[in-house]
Amino acid sequence: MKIATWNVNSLKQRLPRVLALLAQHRPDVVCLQETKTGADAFPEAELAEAGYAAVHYSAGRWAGVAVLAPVGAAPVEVARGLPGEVDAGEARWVEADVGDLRVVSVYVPNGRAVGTDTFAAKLTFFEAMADRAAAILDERGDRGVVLAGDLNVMRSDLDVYDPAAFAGSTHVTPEERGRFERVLATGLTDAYRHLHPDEPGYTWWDYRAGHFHKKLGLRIDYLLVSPDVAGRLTSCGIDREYRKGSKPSDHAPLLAELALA
DNA sequence: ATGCCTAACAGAGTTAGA
Repeated sequence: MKIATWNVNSLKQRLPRVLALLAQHRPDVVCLQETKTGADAFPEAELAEAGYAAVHYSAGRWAGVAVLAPVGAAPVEVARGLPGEVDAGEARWVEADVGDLRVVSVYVPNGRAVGTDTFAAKLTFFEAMADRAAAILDERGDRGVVLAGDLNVMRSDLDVYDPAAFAGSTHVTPEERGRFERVLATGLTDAYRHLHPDEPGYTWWDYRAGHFHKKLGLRIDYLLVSPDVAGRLTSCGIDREYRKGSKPSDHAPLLAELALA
């Protein structure tokens, strides 16, 4: 089975590219972030025409997360909002069941600048995420869990095109990285890094100054998987084609394939 | 060429992204 996660930076603007992804990869699960759509404007009909059903948490112009799956195995909403986050109304967390899999689509706050209130809220979000991940894994036992999305943190300097330039800025601080490691320590595996220990695996490139073609990227999007799912991973990679061409997102989709359980 | 930022809201310029 195939699982994808993609920060689309507006589902409205990205709908043609999303439909292309669905047609090309026919994923069994898709986690979307930054849909930036109001609940009433979510393109359910267009997705249904492509054979996909959605569970989404939409809050208007910012953030917004969704889980898509084929209509024959439609996602079932479990929860929206992350217990303990500073503002659960921002639409950064949604949980759904897809078949035997528990799926979370998450968009961690950017944090803007170290020392700000939004940075503190980002740290709180990571702490709440670790608590919730631990609870889900405990509840689920051997049944699979996938926590996917834009985590807005570079796990190590391998994930940064110019670590020296990022020294002291958000996304690389010990506070953020330490909290991310605590999320992983609940029992989740960083799927891309697990299969590709030495490749950067960038998922985001600044729109400005031709960063994409200069290969100046960051790895901020992740597929985190429970132990049973980690054991079934057969591939994990970034489809860079979706960062090219007409009206791309600034993120490329991250995809993984699993052997059947 | 993979290419020099994009999107929402508004109706210009601000806010946000990372």
